Amino acid sequence: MKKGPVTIKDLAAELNISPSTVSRALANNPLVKLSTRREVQRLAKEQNYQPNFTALSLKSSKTKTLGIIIPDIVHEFFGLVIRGIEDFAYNKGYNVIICSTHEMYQREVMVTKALLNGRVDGIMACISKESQNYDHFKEIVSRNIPLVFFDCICEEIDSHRVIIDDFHAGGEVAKHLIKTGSKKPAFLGGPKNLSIIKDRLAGFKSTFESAGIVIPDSNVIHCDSGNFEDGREAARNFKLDELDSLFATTDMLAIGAIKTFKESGVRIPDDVSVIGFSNWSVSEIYEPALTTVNQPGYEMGFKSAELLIQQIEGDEVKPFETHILPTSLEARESTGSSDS
Amino acid sequence: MKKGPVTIKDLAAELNISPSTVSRALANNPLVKLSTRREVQRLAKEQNYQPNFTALSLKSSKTKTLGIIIPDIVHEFFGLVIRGIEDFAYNKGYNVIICSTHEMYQREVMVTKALLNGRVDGIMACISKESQNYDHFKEIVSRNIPLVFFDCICEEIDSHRVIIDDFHAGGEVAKHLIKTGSKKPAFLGGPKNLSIIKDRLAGFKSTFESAGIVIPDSNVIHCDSGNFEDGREAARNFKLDELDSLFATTDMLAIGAIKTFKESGVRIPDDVSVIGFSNWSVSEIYEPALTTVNQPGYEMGFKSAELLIQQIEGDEVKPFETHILPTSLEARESTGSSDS
DNA sequence: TTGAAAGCGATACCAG
DNA sequence: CTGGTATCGCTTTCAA
Repeated sequence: MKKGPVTIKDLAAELNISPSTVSRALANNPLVKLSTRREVQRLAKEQNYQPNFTALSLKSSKTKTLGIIIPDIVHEFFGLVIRGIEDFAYNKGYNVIICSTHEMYQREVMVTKALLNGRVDGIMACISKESQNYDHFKEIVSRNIPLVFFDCICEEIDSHRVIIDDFHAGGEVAKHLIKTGSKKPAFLGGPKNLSIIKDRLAGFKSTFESAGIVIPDSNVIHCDSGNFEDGREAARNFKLDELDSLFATTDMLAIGAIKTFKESGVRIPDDVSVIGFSNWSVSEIYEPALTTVNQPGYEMGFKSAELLIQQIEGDEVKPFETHILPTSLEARESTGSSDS
Repeated sequence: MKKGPVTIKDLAAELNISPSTVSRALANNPLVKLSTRREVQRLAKEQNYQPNFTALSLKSSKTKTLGIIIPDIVHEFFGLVIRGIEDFAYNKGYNVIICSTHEMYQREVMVTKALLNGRVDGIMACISKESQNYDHFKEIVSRNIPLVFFDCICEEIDSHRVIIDDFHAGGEVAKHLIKTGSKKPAFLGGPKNLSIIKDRLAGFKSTFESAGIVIPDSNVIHCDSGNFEDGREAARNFKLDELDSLFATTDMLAIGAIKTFKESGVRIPDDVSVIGFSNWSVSEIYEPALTTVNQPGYEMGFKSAELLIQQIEGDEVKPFETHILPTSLEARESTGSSDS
């Protein structure tokens, strides 16, 4: 009695033929006599033979596995990204290893190193808030492992990129607020150094400026994170008579700010209009329903996986591509425009 | 010039010694002369040598990878479970492959089969709503691949299990409602066939019965899923004068129901007290803040990973263990008891 | 203290 | 049509 899973050798021994023939028969190679083929296939099914994945990988130097480096799994947007990646990858026969960085640089370096030992055929990454040094990502490139950045990309590294146009999205937010009559806009954002935040702010400001409205620095506040509590705290620092609208760079920041505003007797949207970002499900459920920018997480993941697998499997070297996905504004009650 | 990553052979050739010695030197084996060891290690670092993961796996028949079969990634509870699993697994040097079933039986079977080829050392699974047949899971067991179920377990299969006591949790909910004066309780749950739903209902009913209150069937409604829209729809089927409290088996169902109630002029908690389940972050943010049952997702994942890795690495066979994690009721505004 | 060789499971080339 | 053999990268006896 042999232990462990049944191998090609086992089948060969059972049928008194060579492993080579078994291998060919399983591949349905027409060189093998039909009767032998059938016999082998029958036995394989009967014995529940499964080709050993590791052996195949070693032979082919392909693991059919992709790595995802992502700040946080418990995050609706990233969850959607992963779902998009999975859907595309699965279809192409790839598995996916997810590595969360918890927005920590140290952890990002660790997981990146851990993925560098040939366990994956390619990597998709969204850099963490904390990261300022990108040597670990450069090492991925120098090892010729295909790499695609999505959402928070690394400017210094030449690679495929899948992003949204944050500058443009910020501008769309501004346009909507201008349309609904805002004269004293304010901005509440995540970390100052993040390019996605900088771009949203820049687009927001510049569109207001085109309309003759300059946003004073006192109406621009940044916080470390982008969660509810941060929004609640930070909103206390606005002078309530100096703003009539607020653009927050996450839905949770927006809702936190609304909470604070409500506590001070400010009515939403009558006194202050509020717009969030990402269109999390909570924004639809919250009261007032939150106007927000729809950020296509699923599509972002799907496209990233497509570009990555194309780069892995492609013969010729294609030039790197920056794929910009469209965003759209979801007008709801918090800007008094649920009907527009 | 050689292509591809540097191997032990490359190092050996470079130093004019044998691959065996290099291998030993890298393992810091004291049999190797110290100077050689140092020399090898220096060169390895210089050339950025990384042991080939696949080769190691093939040799050791260990992939140091765990599989997770989970209904949905974009789900706060499951996100927390995964985070718990990752944290424990990472510490023990394991990676994690996540397979989402999207609550579909077909997909569950697919991903399970895909994990059966020796790609993972063990599997953790939460069965999907749809599954009634468990042959695919039985195959995991019959192949001697360690398997741990969490949250939604399979009764038919003997294995480690990590769950909460749903019956008890349902009872605690009832106790809280009794304390706050409910005489006409109602129940809104996910699919009838799910044991976690059945148990919550049973505990809920039985505790009310002990208090002399029998819940009429007309006050028990099940829906297919557990999301906001379902809650909103289903709540329309309650007769508003026949209930003064509602226990919903997810926070989203609860909030959907509250929405419907509000639209009919029902005041929460004055006319109807509402309790959800899971303690998602939205329950704290929503107005009124939702009373709910805290479901320890992180701990569940952490413990599952611990049991699984213990089973993988353990020499002696340990008896299977059912680990029951404690839940706790978070009293908030929706039962008029944010202070208790 | 080091090297040669076998073997993990599967594939593919070269003979026959 | 089928079998033997080398190979993927690494570890680990066994010999020297």
